[in-house]
Amino acid sequence: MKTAKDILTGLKAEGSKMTRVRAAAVEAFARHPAPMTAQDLGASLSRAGVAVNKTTLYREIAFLLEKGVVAEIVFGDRTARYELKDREHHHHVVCVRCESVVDVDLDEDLEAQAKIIARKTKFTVLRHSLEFFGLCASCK
Amino acid sequence: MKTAKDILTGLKAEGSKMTRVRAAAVEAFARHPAPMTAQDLGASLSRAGVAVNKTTLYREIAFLLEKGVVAEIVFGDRTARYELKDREHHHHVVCVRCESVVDVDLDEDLEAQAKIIARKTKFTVLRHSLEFFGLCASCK
DNA sequence: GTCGTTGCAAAGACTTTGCATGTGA
DNA sequence: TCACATGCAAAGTCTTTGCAACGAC
Repeated sequence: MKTAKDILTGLKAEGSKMTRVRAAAVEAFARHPAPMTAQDLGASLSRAGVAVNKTTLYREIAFLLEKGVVAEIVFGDRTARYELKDREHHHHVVCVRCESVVDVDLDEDLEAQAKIIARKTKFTVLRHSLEFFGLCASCK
Repeated sequence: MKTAKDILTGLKAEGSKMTRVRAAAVEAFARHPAPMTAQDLGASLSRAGVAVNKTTLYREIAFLLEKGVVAEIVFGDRTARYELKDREHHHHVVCVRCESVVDVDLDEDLEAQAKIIARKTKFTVLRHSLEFFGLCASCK
């Protein structure tokens, strides 16, 4: 797991400017274990005492996406969520009640599935998206 | 595969009114193999010579969703898509270029995964969403 | 000083709501 | 008839764009 500092150092090394919003956004992502919506990020920044205009927020997210710092994921609610991309590819288990998110790994199996699908459908499978929805231990 | 007529008969039996838009919408879904966005449905109705206001379109989709006639699915583009719900639960392989969609089944395996996940995370897994994205045979 | 960043206002896309009118059974 | 369906206008939400001011380096 990269720290916020690592990521910021990397960005700086690449020639990106280091700003108030950028630093705070990366720190918020590093601090937060679950994927965040743009709103979540805004709230997180507010709590951290960093006031950010909505436009800037969206632009910063776009920047971090483009730089590969964060990845976008979409659950069934059609809201974009973002999380640090430093981890291995993984999947999510989402509580439909409290929205808590737990990460799970099951890549070996899915890669096998992807191959089978590629053969059956003649598609070149580039990526997949898999999320499980249910109730977490404390919500049942 | 239920026909449009079957579905309409079922709705009527339930006491739902049969209208111009309703019949045309169900027929459009039955005719169209891939999941459709609200826009797609509107275009399909237009082509069929049925002019429908946008509001009505959204309301009809909501109605069919509530009646369980169609299911909503969300791909990575965060647009809601709808398809007839008469089939077994299945997954999609989506061409990232031409947007063609092919259905695939791999439930046995995923049910097993869901059980493993339930054990590991203590979640009660209610449903899952899995889509593969890639290039179809003619787009590569 | 330069170029990217920020904020504000405005525009845009998609979806929903209120209300008056039309229509199926 | 009567409840539901429809259309239009308006509002709501989320996101993007244009433009001028600001800030990092």
